[in-house]
Amino acid sequence: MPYDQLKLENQLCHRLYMASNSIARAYREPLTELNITYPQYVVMMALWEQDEITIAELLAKTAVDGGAMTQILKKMSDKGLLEIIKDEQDKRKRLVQLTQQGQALKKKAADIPQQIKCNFTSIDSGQVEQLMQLLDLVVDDLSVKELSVKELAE
Amino acid sequence: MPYDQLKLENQLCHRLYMASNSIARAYREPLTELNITYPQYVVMMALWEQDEITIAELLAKTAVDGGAMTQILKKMSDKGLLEIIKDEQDKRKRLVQLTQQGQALKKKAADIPQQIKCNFTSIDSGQVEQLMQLLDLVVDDLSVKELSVKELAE
DNA sequence: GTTATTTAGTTTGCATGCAAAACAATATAT
DNA sequence: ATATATTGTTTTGCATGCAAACTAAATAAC
Repeated sequence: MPYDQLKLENQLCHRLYMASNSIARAYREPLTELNITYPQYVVMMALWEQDEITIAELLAKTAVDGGAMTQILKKMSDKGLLEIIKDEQDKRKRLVQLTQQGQALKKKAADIPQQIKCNFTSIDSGQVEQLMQLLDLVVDDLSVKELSVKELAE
Repeated sequence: MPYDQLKLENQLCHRLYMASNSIARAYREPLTELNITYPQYVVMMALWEQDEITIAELLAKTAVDGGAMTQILKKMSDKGLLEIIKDEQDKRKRLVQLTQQGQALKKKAADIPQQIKCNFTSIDSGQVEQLMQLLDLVVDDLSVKELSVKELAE
């Protein structure tokens, strides 16, 4: 079986692809009620944890793409959920700040993760925990790799 | 801590989001040498396993979005990797068939999964296996949910 | 103290992912 | 037999993800 590693069935990557899409799809419906998308929700969660941070910090915390972040913040600003203010100390930087409306949304959003988890009838919370730990290892391994590739390019 | 479930750190979904993006990014570089993208690679892998299947079967096997599949197949057909032929029995259906070139690409592609796995220094193959099993459970739970939502809508 | 380099963000062009609408062809119902 | 429903695929419009090019501002070099 020289090509077994090419079977989709044997591929971690394809599993992640399907799982990530499935979950994002599951979030879609509850989030439409808040009038935001999943990446926008990720940005909101980051800001609910810590408000008034720079865009760079938001990028690091959310792992949302930088190019996309600009548009996302603009849309959310248009919706009145947040404001983008200039950093007077360092004029390159911008600070993102929740509006009252943005802060208020937290209450409505609080129940959504639990709603999603209700669909997990085949795995218990211990397994979810385990899954998250394994995923962290994968992400760490790959981010180290990306760094070393970049370093090699220098 | 009434809002702990809103912290990104505690969210399986955000882990999946990051892990899936990380892995797709890792595949990007080796795949550019084959001149295909990750979803295109998924389609190729499906066809290397079983050639001359309908688009619907390809959709089921790959979990690629239907709307995207049309464009993906068109591009791959333009590259000469496959052909889309009509099913004479049922004219609604279309069959996807690899060209010689598409079949030949299998050799070059065979090593890529192993290349990616080389980056996983923090997890062993047993943990990869475990991860895949847990992800399968998540996907199954969510697909059942999507079906029942559809059924409710009737 | 100019110039080179780095840092923070934005813009651009391309490739999906997704829901919903549109279409064509087949299967069903009456 | 014909209207209706269903199936297989495509199209459309919007929202990212990503690499690469680009701008502005701060730092480092010299």
